[in-house]
Amino acid sequence: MNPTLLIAEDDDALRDGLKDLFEAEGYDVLPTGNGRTALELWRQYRPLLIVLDVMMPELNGFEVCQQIRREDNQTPILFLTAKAQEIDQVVGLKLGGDDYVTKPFGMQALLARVEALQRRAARARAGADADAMPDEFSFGKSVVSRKRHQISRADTTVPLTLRELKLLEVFREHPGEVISRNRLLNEVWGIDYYGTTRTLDQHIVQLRKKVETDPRHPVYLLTVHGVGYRYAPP
Amino acid sequence: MNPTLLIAEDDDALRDGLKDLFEAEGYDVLPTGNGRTALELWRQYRPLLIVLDVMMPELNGFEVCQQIRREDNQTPILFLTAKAQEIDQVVGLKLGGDDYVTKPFGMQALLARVEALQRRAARARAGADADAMPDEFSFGKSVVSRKRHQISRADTTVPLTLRELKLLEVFREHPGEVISRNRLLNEVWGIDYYGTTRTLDQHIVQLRKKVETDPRHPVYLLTVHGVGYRYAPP
DNA sequence: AAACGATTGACGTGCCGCTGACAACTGGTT
DNA sequence: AACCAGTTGTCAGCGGCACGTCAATCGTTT
Repeated sequence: MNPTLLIAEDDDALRDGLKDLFEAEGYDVLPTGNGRTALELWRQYRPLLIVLDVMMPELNGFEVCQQIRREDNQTPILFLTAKAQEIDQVVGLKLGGDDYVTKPFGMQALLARVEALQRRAARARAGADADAMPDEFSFGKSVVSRKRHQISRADTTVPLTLRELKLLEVFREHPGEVISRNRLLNEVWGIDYYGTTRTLDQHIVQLRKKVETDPRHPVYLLTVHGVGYRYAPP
Repeated sequence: MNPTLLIAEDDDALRDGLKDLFEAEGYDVLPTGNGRTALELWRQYRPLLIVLDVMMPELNGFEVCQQIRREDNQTPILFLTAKAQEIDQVVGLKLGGDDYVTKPFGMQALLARVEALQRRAARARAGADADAMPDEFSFGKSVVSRKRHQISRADTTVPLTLRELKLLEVFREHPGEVISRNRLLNEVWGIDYYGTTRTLDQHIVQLRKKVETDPRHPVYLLTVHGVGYRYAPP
C-alpha cells in the first residue's frame, strides 16, 4: 500500500495539481477543499502526512490542526501559507514536526519538504517504538538522563543544556559515524539557522568538558578534520 | 514542466540577458539581484540548478551557497566570478558538484557549463538510487567505511582523510583498470587544478601505508610507469 | 539585577595537503 | 652494459585553514 497523504486546499486548480503531482510520486491522495471534511477524512484514514492550506471555508488550517493535535501529535502537518502574517502564526505554534511553505511555491520545493517531514517522522517513530524511549542512555563512560537534563560519570553529576542534550542525542543515534557540521546544525538548530560555525565548536567544547576524562585529548567525541565529528562508543 | 533555474546576479542588464537566454533554451527562470531573495526563492521553488553571482547585496554568493548546502548538497551551483581572488575562494570551497565561470564570459560557454553540471547531477542522482550506496566496501585486504572515514585491516583501524577516501573511491570504481594521473587529478581534485604531480604521488604514498602490508612493495596500488596507477583487487 | 544559556569575536594551535629537493627507478638508446 | 632522460618514491618543511579555547556580549528568565 502506498503512503497516504491528506491534501486540504480550497483552490480547485491547485488542489488538482497537487493531487496529480503526488500521485505521480506514488502517494495515495485524499483531496478536499474544506476544513470540516479534512477532519473527517483524517479520522477515517489516518494519513501519514497532512498538507493544510491555512485559508479554508468552514474550518481554517489552524483550527483543523488544533483538532488533530488533540488526538494525535505525531503526524506531520505541512501548512500552505500566503501572507507573512500567517507565517508568523505557524511559526508561533511551535508544534514539533511541522513545517510550512509559502505561496507561491514550486512543485519541487513542496516535494522536498514533504519528503523531509516524512523522514523526520519516520525517525521519530522508529526511535519511539524501538526502545519505548527510556529516560536514560549511556554515552562514553557516562549516563545521560533526558528528563533530568543531566549527565553522570563516576561520582559526579553535571547539568546539560538543551543544545548539549540534543547534540548528544544525535551522536547517540549514529555511533561511530562521522556527522558533518552541516548535518549537526540542521538536526540541532533547525533548517533555517544563520549562525556561525564557531557556535557548534563551542558546544562541542562544553560537551567534551562533561563527557571526556581529559577534554584536551578526547576519546569519545572525535573531530574529523574538514568534515565534522564522530562519536566513538567505548 | 520545464527545468527551473535560479539566477542571482545584481547587474540588471546581465540578469535580464541571462534570463532571456535560458528561457529561449526552454528553462523556467527565477531571476533575482539579491542574496536574501535568492535563498527565499530557492526555498520556495527548489530549482534544479543555481547560478550565483559572488558579489551581491545583503548576502553574497558564498553565504547563499553555505545556507543552501546546509539543507541540500545535491543541487549544483554555478558561480559567476569577476576577480581572481574570488576564484580561489570558489575552488577553496571544495564543494562537490559545483563549478564557476569568470566574467566576462560568453553565453555559449555558460550554457555549456550549465548543461554539463546538469548531466553530472543527473548521473549522481541515478547512481545514488541504483545501488543504495552501502557504507562499506573492501579494498585489498582492508575494509573501508565511508561513514566513519576509516579503513580497517586485520586488527588495526586507521582514519582516512578526505583526499584519501576520494582516491580509494576512484580506484574501487575501476578495479584492474589503469587510471591516468590526469584523470585522478580531475576526479579527486576537480577539473582545473594547478598543483604539481608530486601532490598525487604523496597521497599515493600515504595510501599505501594504510593499505599495503609492505608499502615498499605494493600489491594492490600498483604504479604504471608513464601513465598512472592501477588497483589490483585481491 | 542576577543568573544562565547561547552566540560571537579574537587569537592560538594543530593538521592536512602541498611543494621542493633529491634519491631511486624505469624504459629506451647507444 | 652503460648511459640518459624522464618519471616516480621519499623526506622534510611550510602555509593555510579548520578547529580549540577564552572571554565578552546578548537575550531570556527569575
